[in-house]
Formats: sequence, structure tokens, C-alpha cells
Amino acid sequence: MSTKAGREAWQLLSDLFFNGEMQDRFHAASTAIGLSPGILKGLLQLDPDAGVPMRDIAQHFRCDASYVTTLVDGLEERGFAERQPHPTDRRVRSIVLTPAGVRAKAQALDVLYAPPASLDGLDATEQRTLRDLLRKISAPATEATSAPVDAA
Amino acid sequence: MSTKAGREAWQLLSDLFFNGEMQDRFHAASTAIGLSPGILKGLLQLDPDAGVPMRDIAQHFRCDASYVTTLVDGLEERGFAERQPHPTDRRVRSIVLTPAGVRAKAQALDVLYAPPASLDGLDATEQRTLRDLLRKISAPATEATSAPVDAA
DNA sequence: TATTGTTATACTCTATAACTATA
DNA sequence: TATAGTTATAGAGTATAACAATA
Repeated sequence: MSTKAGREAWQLLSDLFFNGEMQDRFHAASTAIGLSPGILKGLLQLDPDAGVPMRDIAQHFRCDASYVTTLVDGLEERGFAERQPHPTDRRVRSIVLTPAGVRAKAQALDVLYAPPASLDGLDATEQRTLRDLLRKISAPATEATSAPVDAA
Repeated sequence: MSTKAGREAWQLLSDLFFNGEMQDRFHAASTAIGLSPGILKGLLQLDPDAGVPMRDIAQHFRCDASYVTTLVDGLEERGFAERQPHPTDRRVRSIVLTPAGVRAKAQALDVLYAPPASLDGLDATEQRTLRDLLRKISAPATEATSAPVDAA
């Protein structure tokens, strides 16, 4: 259960993202790469190794399949991604990042992951404590033997 | 300065917002109120007491003034906000929330501020620690003299 | 003359509908 | 028949340009 303190913590976090400098990090990152925010969002879901079926992208974004076509077209035009055939189902297109796409993604994450100035309000020990707490929250599945897996 | 741990903390936080359940909190909140995401974003910047000049809204969102006209029109249509004359500058429209707008904003914040299930990974003490660290980050300017008053 | 806000218009983003290929 | 993706088209969302009122 989340406590009162926990709820306040989350509220502070939300405000940090909604009001603070994060306001338009994403916009900044996308113009830095020369991509629209929507297409960048797509780029960030991709990987050079594991191909992602377009259908999965649509599901993850809760958007229409036709829009995924638009996104992947945009990424391909810039040479950031490629459509590849699916090994067993010939209806499916598997999307992978090209080397240029990997570089672009890294460049975007440099901007997105850069901590806000307000983090300087914490000393080194406090920053470690914060990290440890967040690691604990984020720990996804790999816990004990087999953790309670529940996908979205 | 932000340490390595601090950067990792921020990265974990970003992932929590980008990938976790927060994915479409905003979308959920806006459909719950029957507002488009853009207009809800406007609503959240407003207040029943302190009127906000439309110009300031445009500046805060880094959007064009004409779009603010669209947003405020939308809020007024639903009875959530009102244009009021500025006391000294007759060019300026000051936007305030109506009682219905206050209720809608509260309803949206209920959804937006609800902590994700992953927060349950922390016990009560850890949640308090997290809150205290975030309070320290968020503390804007008022530090010494005036006591740390923080209402929801 | 410079600034606030509105109107008219155009462009970008995203969805719906109809279609092709494959399962 | 059902599903993955594409194409054509329509609808939101957002900006640009020209304008009226006020400073």
C-alpha cells in the first residue's frame, strides 16, 4: 500500500515533470535530432537487435496501426530504422534500428536523461539514497526465483 | 553537481514516467473529464483566485497566442474558466477558474497524482525517506524564515 | 510604435474506412 | 474468417499572417 508520504512523494514527482524544466525536454530532444516528437517516441521503443512488430508498437502507444506506418516511414526516410520480414509470419514487419538510429537514440537519451538542476539540492549521499529507492521501485521482474509477473 | 548515482536516479525516474503505468495517465484524466489533453493542460495552470494573463499561458507552454485563444474558448464553453479584465491594462484578459473548473481540476489531479503500483515496493519508512528527498529537491525559494507550509 | 488578443487560414498529427496479402 | 500492414481520406491540434484595440 502507498502511504500518505508515498502519495505526497508521487505528487512532488509529478510536479517536477509537469512544471519543472522537464516541461519541454522532449520537444528539445526531438528538434535536436530533427525528428517530430511522435517519431522520436517511436525511435525510443526500438532496438538494433530485437525487431519489434509494428503491431506491438501500435499496442504500446494505444494508437492506430496506420499511424505506426507513418512513424516507421518517417524513421526509414531518415535511415534510422528498417522493416524486416518476420521469420515465421510473413504478414508481420519487424522493425529494427540501424546504426544511425542507434546514434540518434543515444543522442536523444542524453538530453532526456540529463538530471534537472534541482537535483543539485541533494548531496552525494542523498543522491545515492534516492537512486537506491528508485531502483527498488523499478526492479521489474528479476527478483527472487520467479517474481509475480504481470504485463500491461 | 549531480553525481553518477543522481543521474541514474533521474534515469530511473524518467523511465517510470515514460514506460510505466504513467504512459497514458494524462489521456485517462482528460477523457474522464471530457476535455482534450491540450485543454486539460491549460486547466491545470489555472486558479480560482489568481487570474492568469493569456500571454503568460502562451509563454509557459511555448505556444502561439492564437492557440491560447482556442484553449480558453474550450474552457469557457464548458464553464470551467472565465475571461476577466485586467485591473490596469485593458489589453490583457485575465483567466480564472470557475467553481466547476476547480472541481474538474481536482478530479484530474486525483488521477494524475495517484501513485503507481510500483511505489508499493517501498515500505512506509522508505516512502517517507523518498518524500523527504523530493521535498528537498522541490523546495523552490522560500527556505529559511517562513515555515515549510505545503498544502495539496 | 509595440503589445495583447482574435480571426481566418494553413499545416501537422492522428484516426477511420476500405483494401491487399497472409494466416 | 481473422490478422498485419498500407493507402486514401477526414478530423483534431497547432501555427502563421493579418487585424483591432490598447499602451
